[in-house]
Amino acid sequence: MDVLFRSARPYSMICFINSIRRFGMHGGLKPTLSDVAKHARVSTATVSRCLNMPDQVREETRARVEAAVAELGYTPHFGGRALASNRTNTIGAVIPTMDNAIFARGVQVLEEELSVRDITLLIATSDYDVDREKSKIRALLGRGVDGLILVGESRPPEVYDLLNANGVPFVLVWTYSGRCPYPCVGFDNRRAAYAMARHVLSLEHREVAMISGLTVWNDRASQRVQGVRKALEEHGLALPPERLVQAGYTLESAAEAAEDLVDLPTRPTAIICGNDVQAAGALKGLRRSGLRVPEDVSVTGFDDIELAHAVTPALTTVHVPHRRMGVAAADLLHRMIGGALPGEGIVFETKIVERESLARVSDE
Amino acid sequence: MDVLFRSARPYSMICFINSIRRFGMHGGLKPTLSDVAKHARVSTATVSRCLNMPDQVREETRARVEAAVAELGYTPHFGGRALASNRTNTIGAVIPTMDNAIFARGVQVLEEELSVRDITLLIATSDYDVDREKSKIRALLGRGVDGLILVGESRPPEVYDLLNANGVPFVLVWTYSGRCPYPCVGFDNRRAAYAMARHVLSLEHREVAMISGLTVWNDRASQRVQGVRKALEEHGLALPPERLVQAGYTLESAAEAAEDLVDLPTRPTAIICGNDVQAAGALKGLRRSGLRVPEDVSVTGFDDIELAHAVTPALTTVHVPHRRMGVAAADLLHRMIGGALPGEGIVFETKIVERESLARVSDE
DNA sequence: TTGTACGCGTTATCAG
DNA sequence: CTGATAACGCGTACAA
Repeated sequence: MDVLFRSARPYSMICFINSIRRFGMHGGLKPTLSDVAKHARVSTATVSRCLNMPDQVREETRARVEAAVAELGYTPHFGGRALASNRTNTIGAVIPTMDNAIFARGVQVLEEELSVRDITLLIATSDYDVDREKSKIRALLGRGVDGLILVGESRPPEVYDLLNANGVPFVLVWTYSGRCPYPCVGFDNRRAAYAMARHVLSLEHREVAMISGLTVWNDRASQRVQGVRKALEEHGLALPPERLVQAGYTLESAAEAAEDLVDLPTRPTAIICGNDVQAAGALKGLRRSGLRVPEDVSVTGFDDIELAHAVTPALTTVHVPHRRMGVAAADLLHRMIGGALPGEGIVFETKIVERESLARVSDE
Repeated sequence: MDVLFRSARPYSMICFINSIRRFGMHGGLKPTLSDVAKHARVSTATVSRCLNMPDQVREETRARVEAAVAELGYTPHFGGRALASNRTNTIGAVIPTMDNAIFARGVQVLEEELSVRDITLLIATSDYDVDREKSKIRALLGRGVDGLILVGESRPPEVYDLLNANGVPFVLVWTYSGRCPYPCVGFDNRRAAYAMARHVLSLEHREVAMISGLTVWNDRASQRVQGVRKALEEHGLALPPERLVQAGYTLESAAEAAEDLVDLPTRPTAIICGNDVQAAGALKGLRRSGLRVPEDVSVTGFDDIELAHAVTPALTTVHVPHRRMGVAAADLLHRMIGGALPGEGIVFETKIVERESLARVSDE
């Protein structure tokens, strides 16, 4: 254990040491570009070029500079760089939440993908709230991000005005409706939900209900509802208000929603949920109601996060290409920052993954 | 739907508009401090003071400046500010992963707490790997963060040297062993695990096994093992190698670990897990083995994330004060950045929350 | 209380 | 291929 802290010193001593360093040594605390330049006996311009366009510098000179950089332990000063180049090598992402895993995977991929390109990801959360999202976007813009990743396409026009006025490139993820004038990297939520609903119907379910996320300013949630509704209507069925309940993205609120649903005069045989968290919550609620899944009621999820196979029964759900969306979004945005036009965006296919929570309706 | 995109324009047109803006209008794209100064007929110094030390400016002057700021839509340039003040109002956090919810809640709180103080949180992930952690710390330092939040205390000395050489304040969270020379905000992992093990023993379990996280450079994991071992030894029991399996932080690897454990010649009656994700995985593995929880085997978790009550049976686990750790860490670090000495750090208590996965050993 | 003037560390534009 | 030098936007002594 002791070895871990071989370099340990009380904090006050560290401060002291640092202040020594600041004034003693070879002249100052953090080496700057011109320190490196002196050390390598070249101009600051050359050092800068070594860092940013290495191939425009003669091999030998570059070697000398690199040696100096290494010896001095030089790191470029972020502020200076941002000021002079008017770029931060930072892109921002505003996601609804980190509390569940829905966006976590995608963000992780995004971060990896961007860090390869030597750019940093700044993550902010909106808690599924438009106003908070706007203020986070403002904050990110204020920090001079070079680009932005946002979730979904439906937000007040003034937010898009803010974005456009600033002239930062941005891409919208987790959505691709075909109607959006901005570059999207995602999938068609409506179509995916439609497919799931048809699958449910193909298993003879006729009494189907839905637990949806809040649909205000949330195109993913509302399009999923639309998809389900369309499938039902094609079968001559409806999704009446009492069969569609909006719930928060927590286990408990979905659990309560499920309890309400099965208390209805004619109990649904299947509950389609807007996402896996809600489906897991529904499972919980149904258990509390003494109902078995899928024997008494079937449940489906959406997103295919790890939770989907952690619960019992494991969720039949819609698989979403988290990883591929992440890399595609990173790639597109990076190109846009480089000046490329966004083009058409990218659509991915989703697919239904069958596990245990959905079964053919029992014919008792 | 159409209303959403009232401000929609094709991307190429946006670029065009922006370039108009750049050259037309009142002289330039983004207003600067001196634009504001001109507009308010004061000096740049006064504008700067209005922003940073408002009470040193006469009421009336300030009003004029604020009006100008509003009218021009001025936002301070991040780079310029960082360069001149040598502060970024940014703190960095390196956490093991965002893939599960273990750290998500704490980070979210941290972010909220810091954004109140008008400082931005920069999140990076290490994937439970020391080298990656070091490189992330480097990257964060390179971006001039004013402070750092790190998880756990056990890391190679050179990392602490790097930190100290840079002179950035940092605080360690999720840990508080009492032995660490750096400021910690957390709880005693060893003690918490010890308490859980004693609880298990009090329910007559004598054949207990453990699924632990990887303990290399992970003080949380290794201290939890120590705690369990200590409790067992006090009862004259041991935790032999075959009863202690290290698994990754995924459902599947913990599931396999559990399957192995119950295949042992004498089957454990209780499996203590290093965290909730692993406990959920264990549940899965036991189900595959055809064993009932808790009737055949009891399982306990650690951390009390939402997953703990999403699974069936709900996990008996150790509750950790995610939120309070987040605010305390934010507060302490903020004070340290302001120049305060770190003091003693902060310890929180944990407590066992009893749910369904742990039962008295059945006396068949 | 306010203004002047300089410096922060880098990049970029020119000549050479 | 390299070097001088002028921005870049802001904070802050210092002077008024």
